Amino acid sequence: MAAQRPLSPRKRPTQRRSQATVEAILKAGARVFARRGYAGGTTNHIAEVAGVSIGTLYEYFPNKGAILVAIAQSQLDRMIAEVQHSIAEGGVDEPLADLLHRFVSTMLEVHESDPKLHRVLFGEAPHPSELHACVLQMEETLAHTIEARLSACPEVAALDADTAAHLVVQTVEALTHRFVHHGIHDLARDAFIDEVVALLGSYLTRKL
Amino acid sequence: MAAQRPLSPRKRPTQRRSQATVEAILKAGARVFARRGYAGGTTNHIAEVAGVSIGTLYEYFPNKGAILVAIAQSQLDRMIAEVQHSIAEGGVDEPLADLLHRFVSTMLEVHESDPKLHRVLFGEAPHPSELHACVLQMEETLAHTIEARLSACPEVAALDADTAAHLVVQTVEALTHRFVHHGIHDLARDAFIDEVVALLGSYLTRKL
Amino acid sequence: MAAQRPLSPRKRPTQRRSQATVEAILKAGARVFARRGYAGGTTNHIAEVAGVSIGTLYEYFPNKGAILVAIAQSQLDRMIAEVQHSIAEGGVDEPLADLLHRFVSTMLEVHESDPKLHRVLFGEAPHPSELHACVLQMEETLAHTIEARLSACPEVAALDADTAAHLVVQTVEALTHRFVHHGIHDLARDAFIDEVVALLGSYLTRKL
Amino acid sequence: MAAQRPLSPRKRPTQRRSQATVEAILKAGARVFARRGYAGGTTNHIAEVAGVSIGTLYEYFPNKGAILVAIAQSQLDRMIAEVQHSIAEGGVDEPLADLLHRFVSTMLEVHESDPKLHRVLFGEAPHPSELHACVLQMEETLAHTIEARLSACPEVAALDADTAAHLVVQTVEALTHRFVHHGIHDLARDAFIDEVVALLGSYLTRKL
DNA sequence: AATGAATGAGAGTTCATTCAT
DNA sequence: AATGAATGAACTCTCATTCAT
Repeated sequence: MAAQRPLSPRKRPTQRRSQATVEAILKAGARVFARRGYAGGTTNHIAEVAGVSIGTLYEYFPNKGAILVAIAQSQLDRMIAEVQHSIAEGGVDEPLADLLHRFVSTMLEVHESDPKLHRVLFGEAPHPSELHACVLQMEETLAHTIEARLSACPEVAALDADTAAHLVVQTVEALTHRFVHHGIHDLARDAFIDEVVALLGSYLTRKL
Repeated sequence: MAAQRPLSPRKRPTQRRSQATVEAILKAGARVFARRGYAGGTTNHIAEVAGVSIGTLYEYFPNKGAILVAIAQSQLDRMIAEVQHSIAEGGVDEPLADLLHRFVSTMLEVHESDPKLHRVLFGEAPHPSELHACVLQMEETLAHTIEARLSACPEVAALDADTAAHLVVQTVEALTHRFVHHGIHDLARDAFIDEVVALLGSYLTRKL
Repeated sequence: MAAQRPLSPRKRPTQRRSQATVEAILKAGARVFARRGYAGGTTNHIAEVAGVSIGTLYEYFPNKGAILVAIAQSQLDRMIAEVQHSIAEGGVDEPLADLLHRFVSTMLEVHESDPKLHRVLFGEAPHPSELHACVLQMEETLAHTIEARLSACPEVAALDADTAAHLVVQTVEALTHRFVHHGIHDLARDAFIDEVVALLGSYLTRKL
Repeated sequence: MAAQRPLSPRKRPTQRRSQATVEAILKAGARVFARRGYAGGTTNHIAEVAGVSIGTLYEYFPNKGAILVAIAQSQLDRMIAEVQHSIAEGGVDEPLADLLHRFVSTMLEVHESDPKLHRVLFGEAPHPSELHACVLQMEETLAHTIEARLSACPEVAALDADTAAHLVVQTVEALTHRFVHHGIHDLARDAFIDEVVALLGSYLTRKL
């Protein structure tokens, strides 16, 4: 195990060339980790794929974990952005089912965009604890977004909107992850979405 | 990365002594993996904790992965047994909520019994594909059990009982796992169970 | 910089084969360090010279520093033994000059036995702090030995025998080291010994 | 190990700015080497502390060793200057003990001025051979100075003044170095000086 | 005169696995 | 049935140095 070091990038790449280098490394890292897993993906391999010397890689990232964290962070940012964008799309008086459908679909799309990488980033362990914190924070952000939207929905009758929102996010996160990686029963993609929408819809609109 | 090899134990430990040796190794493996993760747990360390030489360990297990699989298998077997036992407990005319409550509680207990080990076995990757298959099969078994019980429940109105059962199992699996490892919102244990029961209950009894 | 680890050997080599292996490693280490210095001598090189795989080397020594310390320890032990033996040789009523002569000669011989190695062990830095402690302790031991002998010498008139003994040891240590490594003036070996004997003799027998 | 290259500075810094740059590098080098040793002090770190880019550093020094040598040279020059100044202070008919006392004190002061740096410069190895030569030459210079002064001293009765002077210098060098770095016995500073003075005084004034 | 991004050989170390005993 | 000494490929990471700008 390497000594604990800050996992934030070492240098701020100020020059144009450095910018490109950093991006090449991250892109290469994503590919290498996706293909071979975190433990199996070596820094030398990443450097090679990035077309950069190993020394250069370590110029910008203090260690292997920092590369992973940087990749994960950008994935999470993208995830949040897409979900927020997707949720904002519908009108205010849109039926709950449509809203949920869009939410689940978007989450599914995000997971599908690079399943292997996703599995490594969020399914593997052990990981730098930074990564874990990022994920938790993402879920928190998503829960807030969802809660705000649900509270504007007349159909929804939750005693504790906060808790409900968190449960919804966790459930969607977990089920889409599983669906993408090993399927659920023999459910087709659309059927899966419908089923999850039914699960969440009946929960959120249940008689108390 | 080791070459692919059969992951089943090498010898059938027919004799008493061998039995004990194998068990010692599995127990040691569980402890070591729980404490240090899969990658961090070395076979030499396992052998040492088991009070056995490294040579003996390889006499019974062809490689590191096989130890993990064996440990996982026994955990999964226990899981299935406990759930089946727990589900069988209630009477036939028992309310759905009570049944679900018992199911969720049992799953939670199983996850709580050794969270660290559980995380390594079912949260970490990469793992021998055998392990993955075992987990899928366990979920299948659980789904069957649940389905059988639900079909006897008058409240339940599912179009596709099979799919519903799978979704229920997946959801409970995923949510209890998450709850044990990093909590969900700030939900207390009991509140968590109630919430999951509500989620599943409203889904299973929804008006179609 | 490697993380701090115990520098004592890892395994007690109980079997005959291991004994030989450890000795081969120490011998190879002595040669390699002597030839290339501590920093320049690599563990891989030592293993190669020892005719042993790098893994085997690390089976017995937790890191490079431990090899150095082990080599140094044995050198120091030899040093102490030779000096004690040499000092014990003379009769009780032996003239001081003869005693000193033997002491200086012996120290010189020890330093001459493998000057390059000696320089690395006791002239280089930075070194594991263990090594420093060993050297200090050796000097302490030598000082005690010398003091005991000097106190039996009627010619010696020291106010503080303890201090005098330490100064004598330090001086001989330092001057022989320097003489061996870059000579002092153009002094021939014998002349050097005589001069040091004169230095110490006049000091120990001075009128107070 | 770097290829052997000339260790003298690359450019003559004729301009003011260059002067300042060189001095900044030397000062930074002194600090960095003192703090982290020679091997542990990196050229990048030195450049950073000097507030200069690594490229600029290599504009003035062909390699790491050259920086060390330059630092050492200036220390040695200072050493010689201080000793010469100190020796010249006393009157011609001053007692030998006073002269020696001043000499030892001055050497001690010089060693004490920056012990860490001193240890790195003159205690560590391996070093560029240039450095070794510088040290030898310094000792030669010091020996000449001492010899000249001693030959004017009626108390001194050395057969070979040259040799005696060298031995004196070597002894003082070695003992003050040791005293500063790990003490000698439990001798206080003053007591140490007195003892060394006694050692040298009795040697220089001994009956032949 | 100065920069700093890039280099890459090579360092120390680990650990799953083998096989002679 | 059991041992444990030995293996060595492969890992992460460092740092003196270069050279295009």
